Amino acid sequence: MTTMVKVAKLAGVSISTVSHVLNGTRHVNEETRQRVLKAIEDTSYRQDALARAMRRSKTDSIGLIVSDGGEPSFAEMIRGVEQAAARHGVTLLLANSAEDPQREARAIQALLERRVDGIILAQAAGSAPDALAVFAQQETPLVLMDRLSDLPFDQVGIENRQPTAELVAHLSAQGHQRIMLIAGDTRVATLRERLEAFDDAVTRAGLPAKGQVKIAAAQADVVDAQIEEALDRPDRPTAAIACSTVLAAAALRIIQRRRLRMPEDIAFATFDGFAYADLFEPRLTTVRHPAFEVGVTAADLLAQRIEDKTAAHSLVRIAPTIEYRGSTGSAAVS
Amino acid sequence: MTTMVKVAKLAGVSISTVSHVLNGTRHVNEETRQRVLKAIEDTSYRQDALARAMRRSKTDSIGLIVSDGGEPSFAEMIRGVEQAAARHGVTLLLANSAEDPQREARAIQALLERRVDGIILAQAAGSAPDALAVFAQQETPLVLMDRLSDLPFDQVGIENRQPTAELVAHLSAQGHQRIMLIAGDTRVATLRERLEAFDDAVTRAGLPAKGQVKIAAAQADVVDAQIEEALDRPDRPTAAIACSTVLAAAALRIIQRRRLRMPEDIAFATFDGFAYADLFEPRLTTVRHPAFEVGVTAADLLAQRIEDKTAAHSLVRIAPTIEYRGSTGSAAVS
DNA sequence: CTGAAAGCGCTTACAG
DNA sequence: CTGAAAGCGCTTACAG
Repeated sequence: MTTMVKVAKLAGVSISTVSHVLNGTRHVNEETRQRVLKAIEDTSYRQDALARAMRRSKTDSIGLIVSDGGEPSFAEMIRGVEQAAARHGVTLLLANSAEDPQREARAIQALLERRVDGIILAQAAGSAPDALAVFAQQETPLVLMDRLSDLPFDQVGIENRQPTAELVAHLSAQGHQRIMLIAGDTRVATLRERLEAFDDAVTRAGLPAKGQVKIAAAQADVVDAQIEEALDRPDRPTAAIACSTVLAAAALRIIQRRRLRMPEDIAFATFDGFAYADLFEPRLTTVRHPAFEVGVTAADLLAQRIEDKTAAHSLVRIAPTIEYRGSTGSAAVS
Repeated sequence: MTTMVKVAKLAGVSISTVSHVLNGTRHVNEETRQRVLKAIEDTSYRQDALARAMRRSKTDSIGLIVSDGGEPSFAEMIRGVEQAAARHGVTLLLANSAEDPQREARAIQALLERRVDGIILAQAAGSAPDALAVFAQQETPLVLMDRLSDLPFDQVGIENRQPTAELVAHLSAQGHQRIMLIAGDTRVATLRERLEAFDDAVTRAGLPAKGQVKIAAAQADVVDAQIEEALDRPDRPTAAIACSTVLAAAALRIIQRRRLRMPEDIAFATFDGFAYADLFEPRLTTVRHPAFEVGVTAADLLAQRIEDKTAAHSLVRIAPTIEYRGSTGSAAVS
């Protein structure tokens, strides 16, 4: 491994000069500069980011921990963070908790040991409330992304009340009286908010409280059983809203198995949606997660926070848009 | 930030002792050890991985660069690498090239500057042949994953000849005489191999060379146009094989638009397949990418190589399995 | 069983 | 316009 010493020797200068040429931190005689540049080239010298970071107490890197990098909306948030990170000139270290609080804790630990300048975190569903305690007594900034919390950190997530209300109003306007909301694991704030917004939305749409079905459970098989039970009732719901892609998949499997037609037998809408969604028949009415923008905002908030650690915390909510498709019997192309 | 000096002072020992307690590198009097441990606890000391790495010339971290982390098979490979990396006790730094050679080059640069102990790379499609030159004149080990090359590096990928042959034989046995192979961007070795295997497979299945359609093009719109042209011929193919998920999506869009029924009007099979594939109607015959295993193997090869830089290079090919479904008119449940 | 000290590869005042 | 030297936070022979 070539170091600055070798480069300096070859160019006949001190390592100070090499450093200053490398970083453009002070004027260097043009001829000398060229000599240094040539020596760097000839030795294929590559700066040691570790040594540099140690000296500067700044790594120019940030960490991103997501709960499932494979899900389309998280993949998209990652892209947003990547883009903004590149713009801010910092390297992104990516980690995956796979919804496992232990892996999340290990990832946080590893990133802090690597002295990243800040961390963006989409918490795992079952993450303990004090998992973030480490950030309270410590100066590394944290931005919460998508999975919000009550704790005093910068946060960016999605607006949940308005789209839930809009969806319910839309279904009600089509004549649906009984709607099933599939919220899944309501330890996740996003899902909990959608569940809470549902009650309000039902009232405001003038629908009876009775007959509405709310499904909230952490385990997939319990969710499945409750969906099946609801669809077997004589007064079964005629419309369903899935609060995530995974929940939508679960519901669609059951709907297919029972050979229910969409939207004739059951109208269907989902939050987030599928990759290659245009291949579905009928196409699904979807609350589009503004994932890229959420990612960009998370990285921007973090950059700001790294600049100024004393400013008040921000909470940013980004409004999703609803794409009405054939699965709710809308006029749009199916 | 607490350092070892503070811990040492508090425990009334030297920093040598703190270091040895931390790493278990030499015996320390039990009572002293407890005092050090308590001091670490009280100061919430956290080891500085940067300083440690610099001193040891080893970061206990590896880099992984994929060309598209959002695609299901890459997401799965990432999981495999993560699991094996954890087993080897190294931290994984993940990066995404998004099929962009420039971003790939920057990612390689950033990882090398961070002095990772090794890199696993799934090259971008358009990556220049000399993109890997940097690894030749340099000791950081490289393992090529999924996207193979002719260069002398450790590599792990998927077996392509056998599944292609098997698929063609299967379709031929069902009476199909004209098959369309959609290979897409054959700068990608995997796709090129499938294309090459197709000719052999056709011959061996006793099908006429004439009437077979091979589509190879880097741009999506060119691929689309060629698929459409082929399906418009009077002697159009009655079966199609898509060589990747993206290509399958393109073909399925066209098939849906023309209201061709699967498998009656056209039999269809794909490599890799979709997330939530069980929601497709009919379900698609799929060559299942052994992605998790490929990821695990890549990380294992890298760990070996880090141990021993002089051993001969390995080339591992993992055989996929084919899941026959309704889209090729098989007996299996549709 | 433990400590003092060199050194990993940089950046950055300080001095000229 | 340039160089000598301190120091970032560790690990690890060396010495006792």
